[in-house]
Amino acid sequence: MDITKIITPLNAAQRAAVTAPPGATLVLAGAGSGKTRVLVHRIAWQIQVAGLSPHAVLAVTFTNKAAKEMRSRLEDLLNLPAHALWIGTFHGLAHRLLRRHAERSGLPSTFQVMDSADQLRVIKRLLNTLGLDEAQWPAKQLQWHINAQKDAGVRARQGSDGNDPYQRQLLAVYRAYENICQRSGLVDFAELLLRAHELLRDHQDLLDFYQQRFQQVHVDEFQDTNTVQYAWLRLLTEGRGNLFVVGDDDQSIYGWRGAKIENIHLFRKHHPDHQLVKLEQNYRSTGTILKAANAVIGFNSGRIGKELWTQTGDGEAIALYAAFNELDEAYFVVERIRAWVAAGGSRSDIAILYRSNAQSRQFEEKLMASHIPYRVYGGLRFFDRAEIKTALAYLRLLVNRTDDTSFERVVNLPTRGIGASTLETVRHVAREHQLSLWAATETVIQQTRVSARAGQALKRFLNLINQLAEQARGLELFEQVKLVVEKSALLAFYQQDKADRGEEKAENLEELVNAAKLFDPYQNNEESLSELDLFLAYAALEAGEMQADDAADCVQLMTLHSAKGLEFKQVFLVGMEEGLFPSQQSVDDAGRLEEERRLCYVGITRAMRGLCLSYSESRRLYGRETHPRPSRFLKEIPPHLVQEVRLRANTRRPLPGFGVVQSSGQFKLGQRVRHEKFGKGVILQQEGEGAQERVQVSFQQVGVKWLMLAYAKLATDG
DNA sequence: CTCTACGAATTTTTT
DNA sequence: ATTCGTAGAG
Repeated sequence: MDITKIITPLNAAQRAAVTAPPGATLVLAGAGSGKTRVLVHRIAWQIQVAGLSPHAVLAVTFTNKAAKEMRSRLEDLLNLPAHALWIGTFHGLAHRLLRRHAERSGLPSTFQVMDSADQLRVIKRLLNTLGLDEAQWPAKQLQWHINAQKDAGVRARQGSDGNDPYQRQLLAVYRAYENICQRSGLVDFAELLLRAHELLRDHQDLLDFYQQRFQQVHVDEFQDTNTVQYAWLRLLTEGRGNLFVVGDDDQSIYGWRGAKIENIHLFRKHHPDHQLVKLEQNYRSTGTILKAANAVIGFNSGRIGKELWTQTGDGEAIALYAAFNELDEAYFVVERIRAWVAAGGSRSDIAILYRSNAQSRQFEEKLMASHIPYRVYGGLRFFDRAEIKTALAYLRLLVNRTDDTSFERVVNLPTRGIGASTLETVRHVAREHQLSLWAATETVIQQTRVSARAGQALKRFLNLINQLAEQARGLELFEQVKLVVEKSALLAFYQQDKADRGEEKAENLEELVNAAKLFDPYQNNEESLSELDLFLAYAALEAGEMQADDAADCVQLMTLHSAKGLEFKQVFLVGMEEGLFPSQQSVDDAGRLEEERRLCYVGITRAMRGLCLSYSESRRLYGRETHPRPSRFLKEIPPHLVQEVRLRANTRRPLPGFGVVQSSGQFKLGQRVRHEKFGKGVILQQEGEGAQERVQVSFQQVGVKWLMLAYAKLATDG
């Protein structure tokens, strides 16, 4: 019983959390306050001091990365392998439950997990089948709607049409989508969660079993849970409140995808006796950075309330740079990076954070030109690449012939003379007789409903899949993958394809074989499943884990969202402009604006020592020149914490008439104005000179208008 | 079936 | 600007 090892490294608040009594506990963990440490030490405490069996521990995270880190830190601390513990993501654990109890959850044992791209394809195909116009019923929107319903725990049969034709149609699509998935044995991400919830809800014996088994349930990033996830947690801990949750209401940035910050408040309501522990001592950032973060987040309402502090000193001031345009901004950032590296700093300590991915390019170009290695996060993941998905579709078809999505994907790739009209016949037969595309193809061949030539092609395809399945039997996983990649002629197809980076794609296919070789099914211990099943689930659920070449010393580029949970010595928070950050779509809605502000808080608190903010007075966006105002968040930082940076006057002056519009002096961009007829407004754009000078004004009452300055009686306001 | 052309959209992202 | 998807021609 090595209690000291568990307790000694903790501060008082952390210790209170780790040693809290077994009931419901809410740990409000500020950024950089040792959240993961508390979680890990809590579990270790339960096992080594409270005598809990490792078997009885459940720990749930959102990302595979977090799950992995928790497991490995736990192994370090306990000094033993942590197989026995159920540590995983919501989706991973749900998947595990559904596999174990496939029949009882109403799924075929061969069911496959779809990622969101697969899901979108299913919906698009469905729209075709239903004869709905894609322009009027955008597949993306329907996908969003269906997922939102599922995240909220609503099934199609529970939905109400409200006697509204639009709602009725949505409902019909949702219902049809459920049918298709059920028939094809396909499960999307939201479905994993919803079904896992229903499984426990509807089977008392299973619920009893798992309630009995999981004596302590731990949840990371609780503020990000959605309705179904919380409902599932409540089921598991019903009546006992053996739920230890860690979260931060100020870092809730996923409301737009169903996360319910309210779950924190519900938790407190549902568990009146809960322990509340606030972790406010920060071990990451300087005092200055924390003061800025506290000030900004203080503008939000309805917070539980928390103030970060540190024992470390104030450190250097926050730098602020006003760029002329986005190129100048990138130039400035790269100069600072160069100086940092020249002073002996390492590149991997630097992050450039932005609101949207589109902003990365300018920085990439300047970094490239300066020969500074960098890495952009959030690009296309390995398992998301088209050629990889195609190869996986072949594999899924081997496992499950009713997988229509995979069927559609590979039936004519590489091209084997199965054209659109042939496929239409197959789809028609499938619809008519409620068959899978595979079964429908067999029927079509039998009844010779297509030309002899097409029939032959179809027959060849069915034979190919059957033969592959036959030959794959008994082979090692990587040999199976290799077999499929080669015999499907996919590899040769891409090797021949000179035009579309075919060579690269062929290499990726070989890389897939390699990934299969390295795949360790033991890590995903689920005895009853074949290695191939596990590999396919891994590809769908853990696609992110492939890109782990962080060995090189690179500057890190990523969105604010992907920066959550990370820290860097030097952070550049760029594009601090109204309309960009906060994003245009959020400014009209108080709730969404607060989420943007939390995002800003997340960004600021990523910085350990240095924080540099920048905005641009002019920016090319969607091919148009815009003149945004500085972000409101900049004004929310106390000025005495900020040091505005000015480059030497002669270095980066823009040429007259180039980039920056000359101002008449009286009206600047962003200037608040008043018009006697239109009321109050803000200047958005300006062009022309002298008598021709006109300005674009956004009026509160009447919207955006162009006005000739010579005629319009505009007065400055405020 | 493949290639070109035109039009529309365009935060954030994990699973 | 750029990307992406569809429609129409070759």
